[in-house]
Amino acid sequence: MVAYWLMKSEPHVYPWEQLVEDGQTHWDGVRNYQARNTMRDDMKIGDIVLFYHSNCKPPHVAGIARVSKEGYPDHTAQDPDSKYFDEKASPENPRWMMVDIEAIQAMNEIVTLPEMKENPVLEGMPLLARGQRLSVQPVSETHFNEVCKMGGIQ
DNA sequence: GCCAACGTTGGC
DNA sequence: GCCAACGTTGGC
Repeated sequence: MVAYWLMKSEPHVYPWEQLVEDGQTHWDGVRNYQARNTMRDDMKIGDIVLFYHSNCKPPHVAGIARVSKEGYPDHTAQDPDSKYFDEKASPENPRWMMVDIEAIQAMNEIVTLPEMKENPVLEGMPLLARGQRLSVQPVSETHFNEVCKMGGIQ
């Protein structure tokens, strides 16, 4: 059973293009418990990820990726030089977790937030809920397929 | 355990 | 740059 997820990244921090160039990356820096729990408990190898660019104009889904490594400690929490350093993290209690993802395919056309809001098929999608801020969140198969369709792939 | 103050997210 | 929504912190 493949599950679908959406992960947010600000393009000036880590853009989709960088993931394509890197092929694969570790998703460090998540410092929200709900998002951490999702990565630690729920995301499995082979699960599919919508890669979403937030904090840009317009916000949009840029491509799809795949989980290539399941939850493990986010080492940046234990690195005093990292901006994601957390003094409460330790080898015994890493506190923050991450997964690895690999790029699969870019959208033929980016799927923008305004477009998604207008699409009735996407009604109920967590991303579109008022005030939601989760950087890692679930996506239903129906919603995933519709976003791909809007992006001109699959 | 409550809740006010504060910090962050992220669309607009 | 603004600000609404939400999460976290910490005093009590």
